[in-house]
Amino acid sequence: MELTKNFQPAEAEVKWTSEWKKKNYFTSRPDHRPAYTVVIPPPNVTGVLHMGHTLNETVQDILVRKARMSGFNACWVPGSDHASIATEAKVVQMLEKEKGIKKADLSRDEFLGYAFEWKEKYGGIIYNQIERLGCSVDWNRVSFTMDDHYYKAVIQVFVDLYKKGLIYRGARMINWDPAAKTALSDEEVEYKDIQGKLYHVCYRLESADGQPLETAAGKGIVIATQRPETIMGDTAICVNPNDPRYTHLKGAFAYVPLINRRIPIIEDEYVDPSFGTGALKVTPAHDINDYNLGLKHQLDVVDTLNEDGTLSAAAQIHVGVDRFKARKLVVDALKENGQLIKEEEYSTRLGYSQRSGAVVEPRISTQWFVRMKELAEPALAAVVSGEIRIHPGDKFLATYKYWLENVKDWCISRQLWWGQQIPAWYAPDGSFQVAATRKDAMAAFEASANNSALSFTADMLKQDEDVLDTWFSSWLWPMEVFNGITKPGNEEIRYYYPTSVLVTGQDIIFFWVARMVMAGMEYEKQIPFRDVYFTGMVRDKQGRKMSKSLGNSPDLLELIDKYGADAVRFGIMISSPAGNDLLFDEAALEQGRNFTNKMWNALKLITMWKSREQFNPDKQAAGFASLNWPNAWFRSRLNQVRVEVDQLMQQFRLSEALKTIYSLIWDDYCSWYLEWIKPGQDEPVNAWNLQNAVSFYEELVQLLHPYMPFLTEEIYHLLADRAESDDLCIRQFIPVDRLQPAGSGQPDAAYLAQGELLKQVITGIRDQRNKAQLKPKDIIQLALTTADSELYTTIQSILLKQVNAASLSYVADAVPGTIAAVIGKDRFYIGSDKAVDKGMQKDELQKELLYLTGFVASCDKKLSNERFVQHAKPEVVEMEKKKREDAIAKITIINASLSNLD
RNA sequence: GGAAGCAUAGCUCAGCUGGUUCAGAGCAUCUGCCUUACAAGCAGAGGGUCCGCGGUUCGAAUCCGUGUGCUCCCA
Repeated sequence: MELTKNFQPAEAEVKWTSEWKKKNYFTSRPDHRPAYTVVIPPPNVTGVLHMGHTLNETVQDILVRKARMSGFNACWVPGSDHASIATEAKVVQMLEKEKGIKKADLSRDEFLGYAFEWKEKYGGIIYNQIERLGCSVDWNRVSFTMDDHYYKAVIQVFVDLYKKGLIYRGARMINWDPAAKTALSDEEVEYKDIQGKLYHVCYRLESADGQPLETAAGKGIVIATQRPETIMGDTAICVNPNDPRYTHLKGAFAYVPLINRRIPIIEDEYVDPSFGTGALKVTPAHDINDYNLGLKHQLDVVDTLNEDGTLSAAAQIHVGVDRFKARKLVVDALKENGQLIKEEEYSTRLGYSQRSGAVVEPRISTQWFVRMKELAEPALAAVVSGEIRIHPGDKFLATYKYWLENVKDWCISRQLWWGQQIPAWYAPDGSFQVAATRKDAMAAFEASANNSALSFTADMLKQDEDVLDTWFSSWLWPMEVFNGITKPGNEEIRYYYPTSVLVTGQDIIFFWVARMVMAGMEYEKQIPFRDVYFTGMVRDKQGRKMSKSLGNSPDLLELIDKYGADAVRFGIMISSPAGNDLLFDEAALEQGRNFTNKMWNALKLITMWKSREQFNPDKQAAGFASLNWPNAWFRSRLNQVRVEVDQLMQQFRLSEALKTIYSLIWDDYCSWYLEWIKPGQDEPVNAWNLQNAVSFYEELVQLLHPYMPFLTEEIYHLLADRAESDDLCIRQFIPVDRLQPAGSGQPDAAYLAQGELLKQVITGIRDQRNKAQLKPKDIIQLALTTADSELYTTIQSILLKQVNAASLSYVADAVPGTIAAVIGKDRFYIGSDKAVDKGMQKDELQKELLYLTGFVASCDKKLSNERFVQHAKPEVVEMEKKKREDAIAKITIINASLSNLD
């Protein structure tokens, strides 16, 4: 069979995706094996995978495939999140743009109809992307946070927590998103530093008995505010009682500009006299600090804003005008009547809605909350005790702890339609019951009515209009994907829970990770996952965040088309140290593609050898040890790397494990081993070597398979004819404690040391050849002075071939007219027909000599330092002596070579 | 304003309990090669005040303090 010039990723991807699917390799059912469970962090149902997802999914796939090949029953659950606000915003936008329909004109059911339609249409995109990337998820287990059973689970948990007193309803100051017209949790607000303005506004004063008052500053009292449009909501002016400028204002009143409403002057030490003018306007409806101050001093609350951010009737002026427009109008009016004293530049922080980007408005509103303190304690303990391990450790542990120790109640109601509707039912009189169904709610009303007849019937009950925060459903994810809430204790939840590892971005540590631990501890009495692996942010080459507006976020499918899925996976993993941000650079994908090509070519070479004449060496023959040496060496090297990679992967150092495998394949296997066993031009292929080369390659592609599944599966099948069920993705690793040693004559370590020597000698001689400007085709003669000629007997033939030497002779003294090379403790003399440039050689040797004498001097200095000899560990001192002796030996050799050159 | 993390080759990073696995890897660069698997390649090479300063120690990239610069979380 003729192999193509390069690896063709597209074909292999299509072929193996369908083959694996057909054979149900990724389908998992409980059985006798230990489970390795991973639940995917559900992406937004109508979203697309960005590079952050790509990194996450690749990491998960590597872990899952590795586990599947290591005796585990691997189960990776795919799914998506209904993403309440984000999806609803998109649907609203679509309806207005494409159909000219306003949400306000639709009934709840009509709107949900459109939303589900939208989900059906776009919900498949991410699944397709996950598949294209090669993720070995169990497609029979696709879960969605709005599935029927999932919906029920969320409602059930809400009712349960309410009954336990962990959910309550109340009026609180919350974060309001005027664009999405919904409440937000504290975590959904992002703060940005902006350049704003501070306006100094003068309020007219009046004493308790109605006389005009003045301050040192002039006619009235001057306050500084960033939000002049809220002055109509002022219900007091507050000064510090210890501020001498204002002591005479005790009991006095001020008039709100423009609307002339009289408000009291109050005193509180909360006010910082050094900030602004030392006087503060108090607007309890529109600032959290003012709200608290208002509670303390029992001030009125005047809410001057509507839910969409326009001014309300309570503002009296500019009613219906947007808050930012109103700000300008108010400023203009104040300027006109002289009450605006000055404006100054001021840098401050503003809260923005994570979803809509609108400036968040602090607002008092009746919402549902989860009491977090009680839930947080076990979640904190699980991590502090080490039951859950966070990777990388110290970096995120502190953040996690801090948040849980200072956790605030969680506002879970959202004024949206897309999501689980809050199961609270209101009677006409405004009283309510929390229950899963209308029927249950009615029963609850009846039970609480003390036998007296109710004045209303079940159909008169009105369900709460609001839905629950998306995260209130996601926090059940590791449980309810196995029906752990709706069918507690079922076979699957018992088998698959707790999951093995959670892989996610560090940005959702509060939103999701901590809350899943809380929910898991509450409902399964067990942690939801043993390890948490936090990936870093994916940024562009210049370190900027990937964003749509910058246009620096590449399209995943385009990248896969261009480089192949394996190369994309390689590229993103090779540059991805755990927990650190990753600077995404297409050059890394190119490196990945080059790697696939390299491996493809190794396959081609082996395939070619198969068709050549073969013979089997006599394993008893005298020369066999030498002939078999490369096989024994590579076996040792492979064993060594297997152990290393296993350790690295256990520590979640996936990037380093990949680097190690990459170098093993490219350098040790292709550049050294294959060259070492490569037959000469007209020589037949040695069947024993070929057999080894093939089985080594099988092991190599197996080792690499979790990272680059398509290429490796393809090569595995092209290396040999395989039985129907013999596929790489399920081939089991030989456990590292049961690896076969190289076994022919000497221990692995001896082969490895000999291999290092051989590499060093080859490289050293090639270097000298290069420096002497010998062409690759120029044949040389080698002479060698060594104390240990035995070491060279088995590797001699390889050495000759690798440096294009015709002969090797062992000599006691320098050979005149040759180039000398000192490698390790041995001296090589390179003879050739070409003239030797003595001058250059001399320079080289002299440079080396200079370095070595300096080195010996530093050793001497150390060794003559009594405190060193006394204090340092004996082995360190010994080492120092040995280093010195080695260097002196080398100096002797170099001196001999130098005199030889004269 | 508080907390945490980072600073090592041109770039991205490794470097565990201080000492030959201590100054490393990959990419990029330079030189020579179209050598029958591979130019998406082969063979070699060069490149660093381990951010500055101070301390502990026989010995510091590594430990401690401090300054500077960046990142990120919280208010």
